[in-house]
Amino acid sequence: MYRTHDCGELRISNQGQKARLAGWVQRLRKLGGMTFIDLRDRYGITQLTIDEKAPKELVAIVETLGREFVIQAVGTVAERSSKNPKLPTGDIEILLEEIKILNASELPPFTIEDESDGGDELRMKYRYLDLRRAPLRRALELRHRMAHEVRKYMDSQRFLEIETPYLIKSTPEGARDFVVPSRIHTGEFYALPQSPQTFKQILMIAGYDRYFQIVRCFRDEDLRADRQPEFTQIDCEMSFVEQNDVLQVFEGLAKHLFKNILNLDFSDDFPRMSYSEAMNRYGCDKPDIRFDMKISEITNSVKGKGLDLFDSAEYVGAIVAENCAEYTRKQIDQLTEWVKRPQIGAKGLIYIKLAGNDVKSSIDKFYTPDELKTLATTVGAKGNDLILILAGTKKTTLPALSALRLEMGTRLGLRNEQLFKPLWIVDFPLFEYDEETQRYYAMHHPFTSPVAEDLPKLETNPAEVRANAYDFVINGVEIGGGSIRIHDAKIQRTMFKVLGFTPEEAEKQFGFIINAFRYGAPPHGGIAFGFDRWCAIFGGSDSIRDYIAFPKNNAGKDTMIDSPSTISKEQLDELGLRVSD
RNA sequence: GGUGCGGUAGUUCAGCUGGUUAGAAUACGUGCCUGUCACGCACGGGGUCGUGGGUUCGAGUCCCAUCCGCACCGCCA
Repeated sequence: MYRTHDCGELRISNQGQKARLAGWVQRLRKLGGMTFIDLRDRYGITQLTIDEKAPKELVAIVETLGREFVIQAVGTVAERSSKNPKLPTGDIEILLEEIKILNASELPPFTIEDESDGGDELRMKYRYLDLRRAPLRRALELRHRMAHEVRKYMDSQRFLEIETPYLIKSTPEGARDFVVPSRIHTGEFYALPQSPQTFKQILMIAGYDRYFQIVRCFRDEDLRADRQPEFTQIDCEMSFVEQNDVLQVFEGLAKHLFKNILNLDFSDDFPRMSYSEAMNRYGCDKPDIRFDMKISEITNSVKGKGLDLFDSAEYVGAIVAENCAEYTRKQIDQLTEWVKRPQIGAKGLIYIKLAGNDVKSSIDKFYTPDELKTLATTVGAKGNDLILILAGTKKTTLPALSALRLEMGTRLGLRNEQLFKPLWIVDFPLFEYDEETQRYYAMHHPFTSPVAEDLPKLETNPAEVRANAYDFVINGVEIGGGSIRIHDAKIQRTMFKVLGFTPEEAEKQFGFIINAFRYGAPPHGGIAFGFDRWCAIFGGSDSIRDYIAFPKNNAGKDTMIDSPSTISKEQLDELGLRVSD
């Protein structure tokens, strides 16, 4: 037997017991005649103690120890004469009687501490060492508990977890596919699923009326801090439901997780906001509603005073930063530079400071103090506020205002990590028009059903058709999204037509599901959640990488195993592939 | 595909307007130390300044190219 206890469990109540522990040497503290060893495993740290009265052989072995050696230790649990309140095991120590080096270790390239001295690059290359650190361990523990609670809740709601294949068929819509060459069928390819979308709908047709799966999905697009090429979804589908049924069930899931992971109670229903309200008042489809600072459109109130910036603008919008009237010229200049960065792309920033009766502005040559005060009041400013105004096209200015709003929220400390504000976004448009290719694209996916009352406009005015689609947002992060699907073959055909597919193309790409729809498809709908993101936001992090055991770096590489990599000529030949230069 | 920032000791970083022998902290090694827990003290080893080219009497520092990393834009139904 390697161990009788783990490194996190011994307490003062175990005093006098003999214990056998195994783990890694976290740290050695040699004080002349006395040596302390911090022994670490997944469960904690226990101090081993040896003094000069110990047998020579024992002292000799301790002399050879180094950081991250794997050892086994036997000794008696004793009360410490100086306790460490920072450790759960801090009241006791093990008086070493036997020690055995199970494996030596080379000196690690960075320190295995909560605050490691290693940079990102190095920690990725030596991921197995990074994963020994408590913050990473806690992240993976959180992920495990999340997955466990998801399965508990879904099971309680009579959902079946059913696996769907990873080697499937490439489809043209949406993200780029990862592709896998077929050896048996030279020149043909599987694609890895971007989501199990079509399979879960086919499961509905097969009568499995409540399906879910915690499933890996793949998208061959560029990475971000919150985007990996392979990521995990909680994928769900239900039959005989309308939008409200789906929202109810999965609001239940969210509340279950809030309660059982974070011990937070949400008695009220989550708010629901229409897509158009989100866009008009927050400038984006995933607003952070932990703070107010809504956007006000002031296009019509500012025109006609000779300020060309406003007169020529399609859209003028403002936000109010409360109690910021004392912002200095320097701070405002800094904000101006911030909005002018290419990522935001605003041409400039107009401000109005309202401090009591005093009003100051970068546009006071064009507007009287009274006009400015009226304007300030219209957008909701009170006594001591700073109004920030951007102007331009609606398409660029709203997102810029959204970014500015979030930046101000961050600067003013209004985005508390401990506070969680869940939100449903509903009534998305069904289509998005792409200027470049001059055609409509499904905003969600081509199986999303239109809102019934908008059906007549499907062919005549696609841009105005709303979808039976919904997103789930927490603190400005898109956590999930879904829709009620089309189960009527006629509407599905019209949908493909509007999307520019000929019946032949639709048949080739989606024939299998169109066929399935002919054999009694029930009304159905579902949702999918980004599991990695949900874990990250519950863990209080912006980056999902710490919540994935083996993530890829910014360029989609795994530097630990050095992938992607070339393959041998034999492998290429077998697959009938040739790499061009 | 694009923009910005970065690459100097094992590690994290400093290094001014180009100028003698490139520093700090930490890690590591040695010695001293019996209650430490970020132990302490002293001493020590440790560098192709990412790579290639250029400018210059002289380049870690300036210029060009290139590779790598991070963040973002595009992209992500």
